[in-house]
Amino acid sequence: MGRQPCCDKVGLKKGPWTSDEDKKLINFILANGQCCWRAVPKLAGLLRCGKSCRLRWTNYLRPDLKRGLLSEYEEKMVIDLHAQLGNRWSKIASHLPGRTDNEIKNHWNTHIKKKLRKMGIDPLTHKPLSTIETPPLPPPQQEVQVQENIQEIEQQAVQQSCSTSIVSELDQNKEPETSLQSTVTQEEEINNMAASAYDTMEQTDGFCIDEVPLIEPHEILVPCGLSPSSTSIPTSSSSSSTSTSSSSSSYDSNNILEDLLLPDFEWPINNVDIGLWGDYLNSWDVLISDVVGDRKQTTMFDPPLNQCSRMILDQDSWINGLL
DNA sequence: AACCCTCGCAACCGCCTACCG
DNA sequence: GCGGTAGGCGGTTGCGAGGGT
Repeated sequence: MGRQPCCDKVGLKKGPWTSDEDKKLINFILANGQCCWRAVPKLAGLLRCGKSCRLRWTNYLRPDLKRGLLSEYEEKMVIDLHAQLGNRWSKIASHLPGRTDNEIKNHWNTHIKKKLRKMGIDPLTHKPLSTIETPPLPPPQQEVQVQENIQEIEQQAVQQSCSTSIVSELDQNKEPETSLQSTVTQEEEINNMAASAYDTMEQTDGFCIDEVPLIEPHEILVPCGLSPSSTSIPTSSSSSSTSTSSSSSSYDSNNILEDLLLPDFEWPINNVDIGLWGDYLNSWDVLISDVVGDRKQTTMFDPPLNQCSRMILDQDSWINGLL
């Protein structure tokens, strides 16, 4: 019988996304939340398959993404987590706020693998490379070399002020023989360790103090309708039932697209001290203005300020990438 | 300046799993 | 319990940028 393709591929666009497509997708997600990816392209007016939309959103457009190279500490985290979890990139990514599984996977394949090999460590097993694969070194010397390399990485990680707990705990927890073993309990331990590590980070001046927190879709503060009560994105479970004004289910497709233009908002610039948000807000203004085109409208996000601070937009990826 | 090669990253593909009727 | 569907995940590919010759 075979599996049906995820979508009707006839007439669907493939390849790199254009900024116009990005805008459409962003507007749709911000207005409606993440729900039913299969329906997203149709409702958002995109000639893409739902899968492609989901990937584009999660890997590139999500506002909580960090861009740029992984820091040394993040690299060390990836190496340690990979030793524990293997190629389970999404699990690894879940411990690195603002990083996607795709990004980590790419970084692993292009950077870390090479780095480890160079240091005489097998990236697959995290053990010293066998003598067959490595240039001939006298056995004791080789061992010393690998140990030094490992110590070097760990030292680098330790230098990151907030990294010590997770690194040492992960190392202690490492299975001596097979690093790819991962039971549920082990994963739970890793989760706990990572959680405690990030707790620590928030309290220190270390690497993560100004990092972007992972936010859930419902935490993204979005003007999704005219009603003052609907200031946050509905979750996938609630998006079709709760809102009376912005629920996609209550519109035909033509109206939906009109309503995606995020009507009648005003930035709360005069009301609150937005601090560094000024730049972001200006960028948003550009973004939204561009979308509404000749309809001169402004857009209002009306969250409490403390909520505002949770939604940190990486301007480089989120704005510059689009415009 | 032109060509070639390498590298990095975004995107695609296909499989797996969870969920629902 | 079974089949179908959607979402998620990991592996792979293709293309553009940058560097070298």
